[in-house]
Amino acid sequence: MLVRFGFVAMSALLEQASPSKAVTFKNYQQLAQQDPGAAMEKVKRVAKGNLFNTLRLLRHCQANGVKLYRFSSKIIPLATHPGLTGWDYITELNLPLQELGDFVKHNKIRIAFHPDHFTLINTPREDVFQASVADLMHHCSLLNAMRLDDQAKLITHIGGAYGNKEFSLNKYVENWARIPQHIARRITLENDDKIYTARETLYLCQKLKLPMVLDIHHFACNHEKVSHIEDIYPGFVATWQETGLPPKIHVSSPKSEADFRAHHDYVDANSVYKFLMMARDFQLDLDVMVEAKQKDKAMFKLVQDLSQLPNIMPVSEASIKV
DNA sequence: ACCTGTCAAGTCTGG
DNA sequence: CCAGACTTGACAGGT
Repeated sequence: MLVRFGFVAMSALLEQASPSKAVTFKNYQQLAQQDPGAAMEKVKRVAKGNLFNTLRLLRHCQANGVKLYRFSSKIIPLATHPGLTGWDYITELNLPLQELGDFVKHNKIRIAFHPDHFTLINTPREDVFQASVADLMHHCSLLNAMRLDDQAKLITHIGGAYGNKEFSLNKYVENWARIPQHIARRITLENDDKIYTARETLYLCQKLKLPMVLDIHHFACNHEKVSHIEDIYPGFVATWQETGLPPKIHVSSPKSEADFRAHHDYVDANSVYKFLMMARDFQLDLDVMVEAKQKDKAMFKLVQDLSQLPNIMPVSEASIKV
């Protein structure tokens, strides 16, 4: 089976290529006080820089055989901030957005966004829910402007427990019905490291017919005593069946025993290897997102480390056959 | 050039 | 019930 690897947002190898440069609202306000035009110009300049660097990062991916990439959610500074109403960044930035989309499509790169964890579909608060829908809408609008189809996904977590997980899982289902269709078609659910386990995430994915992203580090942090990843795996891969996409997992390693949930600079190849040997029985292609501090550098190292192990054949700098 | 505190957003925890 | 932690890259303001 073919296993492809990718990385998140920034590169540790490409210099001066941040796709997440920011303008803080505080700074925006300070500038706007003196010259409102200049404040807006700064936001636009930073947004254009982020889009330009994202294109550089995609070229870097293409040059190195990387077919999986996650856009930075901070690509447009202050995009959904209530203090900047009426900024039509989709129209304004249409050209660079289309350029990104063209590059992605031409090179068949699998793209995703991971909206921040302020985006909470199962919140009991209506204002938080509305802000979350606006944020999801924002991410969708960017993908639409790039003319990327529903295979470009938004990866989200289930949300908070709010003191009662069962109630809050039901709240998710209830609120799910209020998510606009064109957004819903892009959403995938990922198990988290503290609250919702892989088993609970799979339950919700099956119920709502959503693809599931399986994070194996989160699984190690947070799972039922009796739960094994090999029991989750068949159900997890089945959630991707109708999408035309390979199932996707996230990998990372604990920073330390004491700080187990935090991400290490690199990924321990043995833990990924163990998983791949289990997955091998299913003979299904797999996409692996590396979430490590050293970003693409950690991803290339992981592929190299795996290639030393039995039953692994390197295919490119960023993919292997198992 | 480098260091420290701060940043739009929500939720959970520990006191 | 409220302050602080959580997490992250990057800015702002200081030396």
